[in-house]
Amino acid sequence: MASRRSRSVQTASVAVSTPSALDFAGLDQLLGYRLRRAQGAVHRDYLATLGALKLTQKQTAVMWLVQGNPGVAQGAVGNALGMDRATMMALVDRLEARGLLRRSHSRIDARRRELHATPAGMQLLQAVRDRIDRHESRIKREFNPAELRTLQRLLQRLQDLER
Amino acid sequence: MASRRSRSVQTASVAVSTPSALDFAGLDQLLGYRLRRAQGAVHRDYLATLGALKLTQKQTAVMWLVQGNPGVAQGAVGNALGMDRATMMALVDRLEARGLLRRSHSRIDARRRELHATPAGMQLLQAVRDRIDRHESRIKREFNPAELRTLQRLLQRLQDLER
DNA sequence: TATTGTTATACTCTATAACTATA
DNA sequence: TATAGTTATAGAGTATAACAATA
Repeated sequence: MASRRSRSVQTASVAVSTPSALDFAGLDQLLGYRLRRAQGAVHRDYLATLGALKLTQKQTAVMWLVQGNPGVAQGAVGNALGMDRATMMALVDRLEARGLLRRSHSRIDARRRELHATPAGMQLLQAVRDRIDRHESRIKREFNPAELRTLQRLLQRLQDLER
Repeated sequence: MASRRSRSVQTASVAVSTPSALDFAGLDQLLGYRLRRAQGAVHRDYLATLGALKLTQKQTAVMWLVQGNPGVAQGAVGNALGMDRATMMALVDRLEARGLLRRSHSRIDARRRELHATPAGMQLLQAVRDRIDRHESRIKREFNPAELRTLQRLLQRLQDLER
C-alpha cells in the first residue's frame, strides 16, 4: 500500500532536527498538485506586482475582454473564461460597484446585458497591463523561447480537457 | 500597444451573429492566464471525479502528507505546501471537525501541534487516492511520457519562483 | 422549452493583524 | 527576539438552486 516510508517518528531525534525533510510520498508526482503549486506561485507574484491596483487575475481577464469587445454580452465573457453565470454575476457586480464597467440593456436581445468599460476602467486596465508586462517578463524569463512555446501548448491541452 | 484588433463592433452584424468569436486581444498569450485556465479545467475534473467524497485538492494534499509523516508539525505541512499559517489553521480545523485527523501537543516543543490521521481519515484518503488515480490517468493521457516529464519540469520551475 | 440574467446561499481558499505561549 | 499556533475578520472565487423575463 504505502510504497515508501523513509523517516518516521521512530528516529525522533533525526525527524526533529530536520523538519524540512518531509516525505512527499508521491504527492509531487501528481500533475494536479504540480499545477496547483505553480499557479499559486505565479498568483502570488501577480498580486505582489499589482500591489495597490487591486485587480485580481479573473477581474483583469474580464476587463481585458470587455475593453477588447465593447458591448459584449455578460454571458459571452463568462463563457469565454470558463466561468459559471453566478460566478460571473458576483464578479461583474464588484467591477460595476467600483465604477470600472457598466451594464446596459441589449436592443437586439432584451435578455442580454452588454458590458462596457468606463473611462476609469480603461485607465486602471492600462496601469494593470503595465504591471502585468513586468510580471509576465519575470516568469517567462525562466524559459527559453522553445520551452515557453511548449509550456503554452501543453497547458492549452489541459484546458481543452473540458471541451 | 494593442498588436491586434481583428473584429470589432464596426462590423456589427458579424459580431452579433457570431458571439462566440471573441477577440482575446492577447489575453491568451499571458502565461498566468493559461496556467489559471489549465488549473481550472483540471480542478473541475478533479471535483467531478471525487464526487461525493468531498475532499478538496488542498485537503487531500494535507491528509496525504500527514499520513506519510505521522506526527508532523502543523506548520511544517503548511510550509511544505506553500500555505499561510492562518490558511492552514482553517483547513486543519475543517479536517479535524470531520474527524479525519487529530492534533496533539508535541512533547519536544510545546508550541507545536502534531498531526495524525485518524482511522476514518486513512480510510477516506485511500478512497480518494483511488479516484485520483483515475483522474490523473485521464489528464496524463493527453501527453506522451516525454511531454509529461517536460511539463512537470517546467511547472516545477514556476513553483520555484518563490524560492 | 431554452436561454440570460438574477438572487440567495454556502463553502473554501487566502491573507492581514493582533494575540498567547513557548523557545 | 523569534517561532508556532490561534482568533477575528475580510475579500474573492466557485457552485447549486430557484426564479423572472425573454427568445
